[in-house]
This record gives sequence, C-alpha cells and structure tokens, in this order.
Amino acid sequence: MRTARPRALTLRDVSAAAGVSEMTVSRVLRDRGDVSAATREKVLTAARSLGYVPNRIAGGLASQRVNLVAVMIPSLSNLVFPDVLGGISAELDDTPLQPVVGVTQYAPAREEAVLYDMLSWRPAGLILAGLEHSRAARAMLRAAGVPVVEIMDTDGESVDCAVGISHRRVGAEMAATILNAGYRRIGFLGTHMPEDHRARKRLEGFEAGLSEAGVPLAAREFYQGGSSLVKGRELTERILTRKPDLDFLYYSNDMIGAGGLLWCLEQGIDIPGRLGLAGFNGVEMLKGLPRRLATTDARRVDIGRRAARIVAGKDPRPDGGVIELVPTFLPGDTIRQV
Amino acid sequence: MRTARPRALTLRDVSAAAGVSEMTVSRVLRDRGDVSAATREKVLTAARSLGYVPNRIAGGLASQRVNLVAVMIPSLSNLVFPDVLGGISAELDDTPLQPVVGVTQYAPAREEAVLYDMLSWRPAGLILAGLEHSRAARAMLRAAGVPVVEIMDTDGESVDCAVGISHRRVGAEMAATILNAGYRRIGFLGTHMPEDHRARKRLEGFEAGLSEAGVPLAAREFYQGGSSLVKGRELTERILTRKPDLDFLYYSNDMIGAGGLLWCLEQGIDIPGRLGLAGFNGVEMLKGLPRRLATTDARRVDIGRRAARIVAGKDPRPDGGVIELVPTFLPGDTIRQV
DNA sequence: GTGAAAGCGCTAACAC
DNA sequence: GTGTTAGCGCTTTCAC
Repeated sequence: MRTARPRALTLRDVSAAAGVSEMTVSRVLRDRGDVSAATREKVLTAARSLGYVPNRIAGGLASQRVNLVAVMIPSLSNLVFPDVLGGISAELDDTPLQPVVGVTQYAPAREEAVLYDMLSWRPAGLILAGLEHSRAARAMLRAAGVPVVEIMDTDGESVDCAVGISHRRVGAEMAATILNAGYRRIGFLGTHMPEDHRARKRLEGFEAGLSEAGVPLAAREFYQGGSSLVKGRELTERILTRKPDLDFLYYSNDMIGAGGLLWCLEQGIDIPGRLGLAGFNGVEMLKGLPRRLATTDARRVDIGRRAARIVAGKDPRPDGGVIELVPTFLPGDTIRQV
Repeated sequence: MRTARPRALTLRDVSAAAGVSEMTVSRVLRDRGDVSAATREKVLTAARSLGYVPNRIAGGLASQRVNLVAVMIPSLSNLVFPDVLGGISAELDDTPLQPVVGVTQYAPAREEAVLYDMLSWRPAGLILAGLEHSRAARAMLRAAGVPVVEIMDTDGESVDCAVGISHRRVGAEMAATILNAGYRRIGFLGTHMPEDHRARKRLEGFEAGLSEAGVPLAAREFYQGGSSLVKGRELTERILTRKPDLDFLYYSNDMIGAGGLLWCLEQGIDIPGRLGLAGFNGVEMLKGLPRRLATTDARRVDIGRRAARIVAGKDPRPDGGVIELVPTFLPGDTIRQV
C-alpha cells in the first residue's frame, strides 16, 4: 500500500513558516519585484526546508501565461527529430520557455488530437513539422493567438510562418548532380507513406529535375514501416533484381541508403563506377560507413534553432513568413566525380 | 505585426451559445454525469462551431488532478530511449494519461531542475531513468505523493519501485559467454561518462565475471560525446594499436560496436576467429550489418510498458518494489561458436 | 437532468 | 518593501 498522498504544500505553508505574506513568498520564488535580502533569505530557507514546489497549474491560471512551447513532430525513432529538438532546446535554454513534445506519427487525425491537447495547456507558442494539416487543425492553429512556426518544409503555405528547406529543390538538385555525373538509369527508394509530404516533395522535385533533361525515373521501390539497414538491403536487392541495369539509386533517407550501400559492396558492385548512390539527411551517426554516402544535409539543428528564436521573440516573424535555409549537398564518395 | 491575441474562449462562451449552464457544458465536454442527448448535441455543436478548446490549466486547478505522467530520460539522441517512450505511450494510449518528456543529459543538476519543473505541474505519476539521483531529487520524489517508477536498472535501491534489467548481470554474463568461447585477451570500449551508471555497472559486472575466472581486463578505451560509427572505428583502431594482441572487444553500445565491426572487416581481421566483438542494446535499426554483432537486448520497450502499467494503475506496485526483466543475449556471428 | 455557489492555489493590481 | 483583495476558468458539491 502506498502511503496516502499528503496534501501538497502551498504558498500558505511557506508563508506561515517564513512569517511573511503569501504575496511576498510568491515574489521571492519568482524573483519579481523588490524584496529585502533578509526577507528573501527567510523565504528561500523556509521553502527549501519544507520542500515546497510551486504549483504552476495555479500560477498559470492566475497569470494567464504558461511558459510552454508545444512542439509537434511525426516521430522520435527517426534520427532527424532529436536533432531538431536539440536545436529548439538550445535556443530556449536562456529563456523561461520550455518545449513540450507531442508525437503525431504521420497521422493527420493524431496530429489534430495532439494539437487540441497541447492547446488545452495554453502554450506560449507552437512549433510543428510540415505545412500540411487537416482543416480543423489549421483552424485551431489560426485561433491559437500565439506564434506558430511550421518547420522542415517551405514548399507551401504556412498558417503563420515557416522555417525549413525546399524539399522539392533538394530533389531537383540531386537530379541535376546525378545527371551531371553521367548516370542515366535511375531508381528511387523510399517509404510508402502518403503522409510524409517532405519525402513526397523530394521525389516530385527529383522526377521533375530528371524529366527536364528528358530522363525518366527508371524504377521505384517502396517499403512500409521504420527505416533500418535491413530495409535498405532488401529494397536494394529487390529493385536491382527487377531492373539490373540501373546505374543510380536515390534513397529517401540515409539509413536505408546505408543498408543499400552495405549490400552493394558485399555484392562486389563497383560503387560509384557501375552504380551511384545517394541518401538524404546528413545523419552524423552514420558517418563511418565503408564509403561516405552522398547525401543532403537537411539543416535540422538550424531549423530547430530558428523556429525557437521566433517563438521566443528573439527574432521577429520573418518577412513574408518564410525562412528558407539552404541545404548542404555532401558529395561523399558514392557518386562519380566529373 | 501579429494580430492581437483574441481572448481565448471559455466555457462561458459555449454556455451562452448553447443556452445551457456552464456546468452542463462542462459535463458534456468531460462525458460525465447524466446529460440528455438533446442537450449534449446542442453543447457539442456550439463548442465545435466556436472552436472551443478546454482550458486544462483551470480544469486541473479545480479538480486537483492532472493527467500527465512525467518521463525523465537522459537523452533522445540515443537509439534506446525512443523505444522506451514507445512502450510507455503504447501502454498509456488507452488511459487518460499522457507522457511528458524531460531530458536530463546525464547531468544530476539538470535532472534535479527538470524534476522540480515537472513536479510543478503536479503530474499523476513519474517515470525516470536510473536509480541514482541527487539527495534533493530523491527527497522530491519521495514527497511527490504519486507513483514513481525508476526504469532501466535494478542494481540498487529504488525510491518507490523499479522496472529494468541488471546491468551488472548483463556484464557478468557477457564475460562468461566470451570466456566460454575461448577468448582471453579482452578489451572494453565505452563512453567516458561518470554519470552513465548503467554502462558503469555493465563494466563492473564484466570485470567481476572475468576476474572470477582469473582473467584480467586487458585494455580499456573511453571516448567523449555521442556514439557514432566513426567513434567506434577510432576507438577500435586506438585500442588495437595499443594492444594488438587483444582477441575480444566488448563495446558499451551497438553503435560504436558497429563502427568497430566495419573497421575490423576492412582491415581484413578475421571476425570472430582472430577477434570477437560484442555490443549492447539490441538496436533494431542496425540489423543488416555485414555481420550480426553479438549483443544483449535491453528489453527497452517492455521496460517502458511495465513502468507505464504501474503508473496507470493497470498493474499494482510490484512486491519488493522491483521488476527485473531478463535481457536476451543475441549471439549474432561475431563470437566464435563453441 | 440541470443549475448555483464556492473554491482550487496562485498572481495582478493596487494600497500602504 | 510588503500586504490586501479580487479573480483567473474551471470542477466539486449540493440543491432542486
């Protein structure tokens, strides 16, 4: 049997112990207004010795301000979002704000529910991944009355403002790079996730880039579920079995790209001579593969930082509402040099 | 200029729109008490069309109950914690509770601050990694008056209860396995993190296991910062340069183990003949390496689930306060068969 | 089945 | 520099 919950301490208890008014205690604990050093000491000592922890539920209600920033991302088990969160935390660290994370699992209905939920805490700002949301979600975002920053993507309309990269352009530029290196029989490998709009836009940009040069996308292969090395291997084997004459594989993320790379090397395929490879993300953790996989760095940390700066009021809402960062192409050594 | 924040809607607004008392609206929105179907419909319609989002700050204060579970973990950029969180979420999904995550960065001072912070929201329960906390943190945990589950580790005393595995035993069993396979010149590679108590305990258990058989640990190599494939390569090269005659390398996690494995294969080292390798965690994402790295699965998802079940009241607090799960040894093919 | 009154634990605003 | 009063937006409790 757990011992009965002892009534939690309140300001009143500290007030009694310190022999000053609740108001004074409140001021000391929040470091607000003028309080004499002596009183301050008394209060702090009393609060500490009692083990008082302020009740923010009450505080938030009274002050009508809650120092939370709601952050909504599709997934945690996706090497990219921890980086974004890192950028956000780093930038909020010297402010009173703190991030609260909600995971939407690439499901619009779930996003709507999580948003409703987060809004019920009346956060001071909102950061969420992507520009695509349900009607209801967009309505909630507009009505929130606090800064809303949509991150990762700039191809579309934001509710309030956006910080990200153009995935369409990433795809198009990768197409140009690949064509320029002389590859012509090109395949694409990615997740089958209609709701992963950024992956979709990269593919669209990629195909557009290819077809501008009159090159069709020769094959595509999709998978379900999380990314892993094995998935990359299986996909690669599958696509090359179907179309053995492909000379380039563009993966929608580095993890499956890495799996593909390992598989190809084991098969003795000449990389990048006979077959070129590229991924997406620029995941730090995966540096150290037998070859450096060509990829595009998605500026994840910077995106988090810039978004947080806006919400924290360190930076103004950008003109036009959009900050488009420039992704960095990392050539690696899985694309032929020209 | 952002438009001025419109006063957020309150129950009063919905009440006015629906033509019933605030109390009735509240009952409908919380699905409590008897409300006639007609009234219910009226209220729901009004709430929806206004775009009303309940204010949980006020609700929490009034009801003295907040359906949050505080979850405190050392890091997100560590393939293991997303799994734990997944287990927790899965188990809380059919309850009114939801997890709120705080990241402590393996820093006791930071853990204390995050804890203070989370307690100020008066959560309905607490799940936190590890059994080692500052005096102040332990005091707060004891005084919290809600279920507290310490996870990942069972080697030590819990404040309330614990769900985890014995890292000491993991280390000892790996030692036995390695010795049994005939390896004798054994090195250890891990992070230099005095506050990663679980890694420390694995090493202690490992050394104890070796020395029981009269085998000393022949070398150890530590690194700073996050784990990655490159780190694993560098460490491996370093330790083998120092002690070329080592015949086994035990890594404190799979990521650096994978880096080491790749490096060794490139050097043409016979794995597992001339040199055996093992990691720790059983990270799904890394299956698909050229060899399956021997490792121990840490039961991360189950740990999350069991902890959540206790907090949610689905399971009682365990007898003796501890649930020790059995980690699974995954032999892979980087240890010689006996 | 519905409503009215009181109050949750704080802080804003103002008084002294 | 410190205290008093009112009230944040809900839910509890009890009356009807």
